[in-house]
Amino acid sequence: MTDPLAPDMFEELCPSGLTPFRLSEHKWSALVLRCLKDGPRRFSELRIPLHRVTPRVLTRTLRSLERDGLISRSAGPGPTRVTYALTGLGRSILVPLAAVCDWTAAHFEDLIDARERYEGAPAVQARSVG
Amino acid sequence: MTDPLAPDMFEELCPSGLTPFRLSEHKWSALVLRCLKDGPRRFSELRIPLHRVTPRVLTRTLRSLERDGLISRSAGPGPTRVTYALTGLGRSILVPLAAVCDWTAAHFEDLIDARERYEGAPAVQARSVG
DNA sequence: CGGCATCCGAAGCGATACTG
DNA sequence: CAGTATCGCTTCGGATGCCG
Repeated sequence: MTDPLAPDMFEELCPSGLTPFRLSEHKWSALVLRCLKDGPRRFSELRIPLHRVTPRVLTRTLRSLERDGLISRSAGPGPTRVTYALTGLGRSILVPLAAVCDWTAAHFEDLIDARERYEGAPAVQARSVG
Repeated sequence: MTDPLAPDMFEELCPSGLTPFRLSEHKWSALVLRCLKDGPRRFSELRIPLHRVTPRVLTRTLRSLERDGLISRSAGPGPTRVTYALTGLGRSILVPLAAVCDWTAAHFEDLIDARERYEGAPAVQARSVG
């Protein structure tokens, strides 16, 4: 029907052994990045839009983003002066991220409809048309 | 420093209670979608670029994509005639997906460098600059 | 305020083995 | 060929509690 799959199909998405593409391992990473688009934010401030996510989860998400160079952590004097901000790299990912978000918004109804249709569909074993 | 975070920041990425944005729950979803861009593929054919992923994992990935209306499953007569193909919805997501893939390719070195720098950096407790 | 320690349950990945 | 069944392992997410 079509040409065989190219052997480099894997490298295309997972260059040099990077984890296969998922945008992120962490549930909240994309949202955190978007929350930082207007400037630095504090730890407790970031918890709000994340539905009061527990500190443990937010900490691990932030460490992961920091490890990949997408955000930076700044701790000033005093206990209330820790802020997180986008790096240049982190800012650059907002563009493709927005493309995916726009897609989700545009096709949201389609996704919901597909799920509802799938729930009411016959099971896998009975789906053969042969 | 900046305006308070908008309360609808969550809805922006996770409309109506959808799982917080991760592009997919499944590790291989994005790669499967791209493997189907040139036409329908068979089950065993899809396993190749996924590093010989086990059938169980591939099955769940395909069911998930089918549930969301991104791919369709066709079973013809005979045991070797099951194919998977992109739906119109699935084809439409290739565009924003490509944007993210291009970003990864363009900033791959930055990501690797950041991780290496992070590994050699002092631990969290010692990173205060105050 | 900005975390960390501990515990728990759920989910995903992967290997092995088996089936129509 | 295209899956399913079972298992073990790891990771994530969330709750609770404590600390400087």
